Amino acid sequence: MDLSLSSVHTDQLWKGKHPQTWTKGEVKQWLVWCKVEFSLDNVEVERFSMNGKALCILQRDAFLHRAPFAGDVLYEHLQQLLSRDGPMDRSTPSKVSFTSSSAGPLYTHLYFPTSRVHSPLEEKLQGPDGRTVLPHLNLTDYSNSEYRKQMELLQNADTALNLSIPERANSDSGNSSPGITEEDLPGPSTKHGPILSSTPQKCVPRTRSQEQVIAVAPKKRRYYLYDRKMDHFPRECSPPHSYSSPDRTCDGSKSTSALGLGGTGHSLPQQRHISEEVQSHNPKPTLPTQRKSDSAVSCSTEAHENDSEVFVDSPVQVTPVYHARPVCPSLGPLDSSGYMMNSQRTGALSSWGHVEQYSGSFLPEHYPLRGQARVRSESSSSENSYFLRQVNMESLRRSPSKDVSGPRSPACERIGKDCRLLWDFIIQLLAEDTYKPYISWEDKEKRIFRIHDQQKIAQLWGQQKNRTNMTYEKMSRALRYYYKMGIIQKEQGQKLTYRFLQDRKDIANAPRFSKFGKKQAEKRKESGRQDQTSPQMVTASTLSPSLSFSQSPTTCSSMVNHTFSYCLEPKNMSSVAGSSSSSSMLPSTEVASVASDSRRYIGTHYQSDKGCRDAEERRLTIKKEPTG
DNA sequence: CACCCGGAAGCCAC
DNA sequence: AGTGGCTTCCGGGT
Repeated sequence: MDLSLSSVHTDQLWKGKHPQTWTKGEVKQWLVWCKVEFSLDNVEVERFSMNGKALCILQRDAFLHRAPFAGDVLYEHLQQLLSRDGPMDRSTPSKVSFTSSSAGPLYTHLYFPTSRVHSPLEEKLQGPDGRTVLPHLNLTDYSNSEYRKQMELLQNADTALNLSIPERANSDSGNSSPGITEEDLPGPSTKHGPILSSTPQKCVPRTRSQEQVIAVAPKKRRYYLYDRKMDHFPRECSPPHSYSSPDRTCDGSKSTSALGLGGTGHSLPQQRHISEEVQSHNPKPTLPTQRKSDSAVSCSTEAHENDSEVFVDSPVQVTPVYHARPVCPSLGPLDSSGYMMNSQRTGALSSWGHVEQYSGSFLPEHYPLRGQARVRSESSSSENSYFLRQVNMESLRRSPSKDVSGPRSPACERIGKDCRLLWDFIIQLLAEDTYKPYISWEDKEKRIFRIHDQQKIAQLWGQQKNRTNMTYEKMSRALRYYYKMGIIQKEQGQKLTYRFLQDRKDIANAPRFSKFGKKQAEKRKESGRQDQTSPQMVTASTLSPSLSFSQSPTTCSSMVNHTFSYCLEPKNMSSVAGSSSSSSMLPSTEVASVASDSRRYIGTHYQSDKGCRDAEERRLTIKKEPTG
């Protein structure tokens, strides 16, 4: 019996034909067959809605894109079929969409610096000179008319923008990609790839023969950068269901659909740039709901539709590629290794992109690019809360058990770990020799530390919190809030010098920071209200810098001899109350005297303090108690 | 000019 | 919805 004949049922017509001649339906049949044959679960057949010719053009990446967990198998099988059937008119592969000289193929490229390319797949993509040449994402079955239509739109857009249409790349097969090299990336690009700079990059589309690039500066705390290579408009690019679209940001909060690039259909200005520089030159009207002063580049929906700070130079389509970068690493020369190591493994896989069109021909779609790496926030987890980690799905697929986020430098690991609070962050920086050039102990005994490079520290903090526009000024504001909380105080007269008023344990045990402390505080609140009879109110910030009430009695022998002990009893904070450690044990006279030294605090601390809604609660009360 | 201060309002995660 | 911990400005001081 002729198996080949018997197998050619209506649902297996593809078997007798060269893949390039498959119809759309036969492609579908092949996919279904593969699903069954290879037990592939995650193949969405509709995502391969194309004919055989288009299918054969797809590269492995495109397969992986469409079927993240099965793309390899499909691709390999197709290659087998192709090699079995031999080449079929390979010389004219552009029948589908590449023949029009007036409308050359458009490719989407992911750019990643060579140093970041490490996956086996990507290594294959390195050119002989070491430059990374990543293939186009996919090419779908454009009908010529539609393709021309899109090209016209593109050309119009480019004309309007004075941008050149990407020239047809290479006509030999139509699917070879123009090499994108590191130099093509705008903005500061290091050997580790484009890095976030504290100053958003100016993002002006460049005129290039083969691609244009738009870098999008940080928008709020979501996306740092994306590049655009307006080479290609893959039409079929909806995301695999297993991945969320960039519509949701790394931490799950919503962003403007595709970073404000579309979705609403509102027309965009011809050119929008997102750099602060541009912003400053073209100040936008402040919306009533808009924080008047947020210069941060914002991309969340709630951050004002009209204020979408994703800037698109084309009213037609864009194909941005997001480069989410890890937060903690790339702290500078000292710890850039963390980023590098991280990126090395995520490399090209750690991006996504999407296709948008404002004029309505295309529905806004998002598709994670090859690897579908997405930025995810681990904020829900206690660890690495503020680290964005990129998931290398390629690696996941190959070795699911591996931590594909890649190793981080020890410093980053430690500092990133459960380090969401500024004081903790600072303590951890201080604990790292790595950061000594930036911040170090001035007097460790007294817990006096000095910031040597405030910009760097602010940058680190910004990275930690994923706030791209962090400055020392802002960070210091946060530090100043600690004054009231009795965590930190300024060393008077010494620039950039602060002092921790409590040790880490005490701070951490503070009711506001620990569950235990909170419970304790609640207990006290319930049981001890009546004890608060006219306590001598002294704010922590009235304490002189010269006073050391930072140590708990258990560790501070110098305090033992005091005639009186004082129980810091904040309603809301701290160590003292929580642990009954009475961190501050100061005679009231001393308190009073030093209070008078605190020029500003006395004058300001008791004023209305409307800004801090709980300032009153944060006041530290020192209650005089006789020692027994 | 650099650093510092605290008010005010808002954001965001929990 | 409330809260904590900022972040982002700001006007002002040293």
